[in-house]
Amino acid sequence: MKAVDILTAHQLKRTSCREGIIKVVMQADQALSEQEIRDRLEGHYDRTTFYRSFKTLEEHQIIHKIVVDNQLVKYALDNSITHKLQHVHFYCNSCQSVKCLEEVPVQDFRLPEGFYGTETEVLIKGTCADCKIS
Amino acid sequence: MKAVDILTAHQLKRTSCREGIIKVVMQADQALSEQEIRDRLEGHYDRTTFYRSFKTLEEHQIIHKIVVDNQLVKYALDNSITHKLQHVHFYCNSCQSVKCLEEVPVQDFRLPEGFYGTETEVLIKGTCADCKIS
DNA sequence: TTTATTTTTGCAACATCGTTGCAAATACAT
DNA sequence: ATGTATTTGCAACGATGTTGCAAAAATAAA
Repeated sequence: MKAVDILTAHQLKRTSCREGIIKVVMQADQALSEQEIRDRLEGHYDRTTFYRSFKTLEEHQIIHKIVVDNQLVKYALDNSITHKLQHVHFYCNSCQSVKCLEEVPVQDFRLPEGFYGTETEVLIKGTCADCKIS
Repeated sequence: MKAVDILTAHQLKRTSCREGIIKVVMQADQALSEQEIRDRLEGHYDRTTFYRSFKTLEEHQIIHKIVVDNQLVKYALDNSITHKLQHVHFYCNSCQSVKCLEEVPVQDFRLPEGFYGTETEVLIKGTCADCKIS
């Protein structure tokens, strides 16, 4: 699926900033920070435009945000685009990368009486395969 | 266990700010925001002092921080104090409360080859028992 | 293709969260 | 009581994200 098609499917105007962000995020094999996305883009965009684009893309569930320790913010393509299930996020303490572990499903937690969960976020921290000492 | 004892056990100086924060967090049945903690405290403290106190108490694993959507920050007593296992955090979309579900253990996720996890954070969003329509 | 309408962009200003340097105040060991 | 190390409060700063508004761009209509 092409970036433009995703935009039109969501009835969003085709702007180079939005299109660029989607392209970059689609190509990445891991979640990217605002700066990393900016570096991979062609043109230059104002910070405001960036944030607004992210917000719009998030609202339309085209990308999703992953936050580590309330500080590091990364973005990745959303499940609804990749057709994957709810998954686990992995943060590597060594290389600071964030990866979506699509193959690791999130269990159904049995909650106490009266609690009803609709969404579950799982972030595992440790050492990723690339940083493993072999 | 008293707040003062916790401080001395960690070889931390007994300051009214630290002692107050611990007392407040111990009494709470749910995680509290910076503002909520401030409101429950006797004296007034500078924002800087607050952040430094939180940081110190976190570093010594006396309290832990829970972050929802990279925006809402709440604090709760740490497991090492309550002698409880790693647990699930629950955010209520209705009353915006954050509760530590001590009775819900975090499963061991089976990670892909090469990944080693050391810490797992689970945040479930939904409706809490207090907001349940009964 | 040109025109009209709606949405998006860039800029400036602002709000919030959290940190740092430093002098004054406090804790606590002697 | 006194001295030393730590902590506090203040001011300034940095990073992240938002808002209002005029100019620019995208799309629909003529």
